[in-house]
Amino acid sequence: MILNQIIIAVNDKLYVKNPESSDLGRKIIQHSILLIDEIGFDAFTFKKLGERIGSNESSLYRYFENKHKLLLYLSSWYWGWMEYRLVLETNNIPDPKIKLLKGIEILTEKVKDDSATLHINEALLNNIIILEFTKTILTKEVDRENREGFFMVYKRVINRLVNLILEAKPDYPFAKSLASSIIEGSLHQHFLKDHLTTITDCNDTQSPAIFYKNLIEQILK
Amino acid sequence: MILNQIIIAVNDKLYVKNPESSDLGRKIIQHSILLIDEIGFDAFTFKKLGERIGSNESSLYRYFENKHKLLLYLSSWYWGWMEYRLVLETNNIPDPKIKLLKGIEILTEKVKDDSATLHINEALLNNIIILEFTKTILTKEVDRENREGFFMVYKRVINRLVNLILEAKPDYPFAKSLASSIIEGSLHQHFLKDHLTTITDCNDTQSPAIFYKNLIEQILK
DNA sequence: GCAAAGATAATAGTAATACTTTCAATTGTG
DNA sequence: CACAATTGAAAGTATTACTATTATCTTTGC
Repeated sequence: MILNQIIIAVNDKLYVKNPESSDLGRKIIQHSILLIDEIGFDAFTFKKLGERIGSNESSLYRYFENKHKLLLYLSSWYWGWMEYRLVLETNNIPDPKIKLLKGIEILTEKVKDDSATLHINEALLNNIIILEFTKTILTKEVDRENREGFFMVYKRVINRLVNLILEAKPDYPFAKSLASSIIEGSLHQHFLKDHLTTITDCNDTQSPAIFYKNLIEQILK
Repeated sequence: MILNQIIIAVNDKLYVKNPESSDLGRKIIQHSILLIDEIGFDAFTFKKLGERIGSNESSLYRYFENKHKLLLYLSSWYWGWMEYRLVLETNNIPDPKIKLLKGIEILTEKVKDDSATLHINEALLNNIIILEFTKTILTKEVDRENREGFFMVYKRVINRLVNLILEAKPDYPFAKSLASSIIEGSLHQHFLKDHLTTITDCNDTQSPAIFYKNLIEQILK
C-alpha cells in the first residue's frame, strides 16, 4: 500500500469555499459525481443536488459559483489524481520504452475506484470525464479560462506524456500532438465502444489501451 | 470545374420542413452558420436568429423543432459534403498508399469556402464543427439519436477512411479506431492550435494534416 | 380575377433554469 | 455564554425554450 489517504490540490479559483473543508462540501463532491453520472451534466442542477443531499440550493452556491465551475473542479481533481498515479507508477522504470508503455496504459485504461479516497468514486468520475471533459474545453470562454489556469493540471499530464515519448524517441517531431491525441482520443474510444460500436475496434476484450500501445510500438520502430 | 451547384441530402427526420425548399429556409441555414460562428452555439437562440433575418421566432420552429436538431442538420450537411469531396478526389488514384494519404489530407486539412454552395460558408461551418460537433455525440441521448440515423453520414465518412486504410494495409488490426481517431482528433488538433498551443505541435505552418500523414506513414511501414 | 390553401408574423403565455437576495435558525469557538 | 460563521427557507428575477392562437400575406388552381 502506498498511502491510505490522498489529497489532490485543485486551483482555488474554481471554488468559493473549499469543499474539502467541511462535511457539506465533501457531500457536494460525492453526490454531484453520483448525480451527474446518473442524469447527465445537462439535466444536473444545484436544486436537484440539494434535494438529494438534504440541503438548500443557496447553500451549494456558497461552495461553487455555478455548475460549470463544479465540473471544472471535478475535472481538475481527476487529472490531478491521474498525474499522481502516472508519476507513482512510472517513476522507477529505467527502460524508456517500457516506461512509456506503462504511462500509456495508465492514461488510457479503464479506471477503477480507488479506496484511498472515501467520498470520490473514480470509476464513476471517469464516466463523467469521458462524457463531459472535452465539452469543458470546447467553449467560447476557453482562452479566458485557460489564462486563469483552469486547465493547468490537464496540460501538465499531457506534457508528462510528451516527456515519456521524447525519452523513448528523442527525434520524434510531433510529441505534443501525439500526446494530446492519445489522451483525448482514448476518452473518445471509451465512449465509442459503449455507444457507436461500428466505428471502433474497441470492446470489452479489446481496450483502447491495446490500440494505443500498438500505435506507439509502430511509432517507436 | 466539377459541378456548379451541389445538393447534399440530409436525413429528413432532422427537420420539420425542408429548409432547402424555401427562401426563409435557406436564410435560416445561411444565417445560423454566421450567428453560431459569431456568438457560439450556447448563446445562439431562435429569437436572436429571427431578429437577424427579420423573421419571427415562431416561424423558425416550423423548420426545426429546436436548435439541437438544427445543429445536427448542419453537421449532417457538413459530413455529406466532406464525403462528396473525399469520393471525388480519391476516386481515380490507383496506388492505395497515395490514395490513403490524399484521403487523410482532405479529411484533416483546414476547410476553405466552396463557391458551389451559395448560402453555405464552409470555412465558417468548419469552425462550428470543430467547436460543436463532438458535443452533439457526447450526450445522454446518443443511443436513441444514433438509432434514428442522425450520425449515419458521419459514420459513413469514417468507414470510407477505414476502407482506404485497409486497401493500403490489409492486415492492420485497428482500422476503425484509427479512422475515428484521425477524424475526431484532427478537429481537436485544429482547436488546440488556436487555443491551447502548448499541447500541440500544430500551428499556421504545420497543419494537423502533416501530423496525421506522418502518423500514417509510420503505420504503413 | 378571386377564393382557398398554405406560409409567415405578431403577440401572449408557460414551465424550467440559473441564479440572487433577505432573513431566520443553527452550530461552533474563544 | 456570546459572537461569528454556517446553513436553511422562501421569495424574487431574467432568460430560455418553447407552444398556442389569431391575423395577415402570398401563392396557385380554376
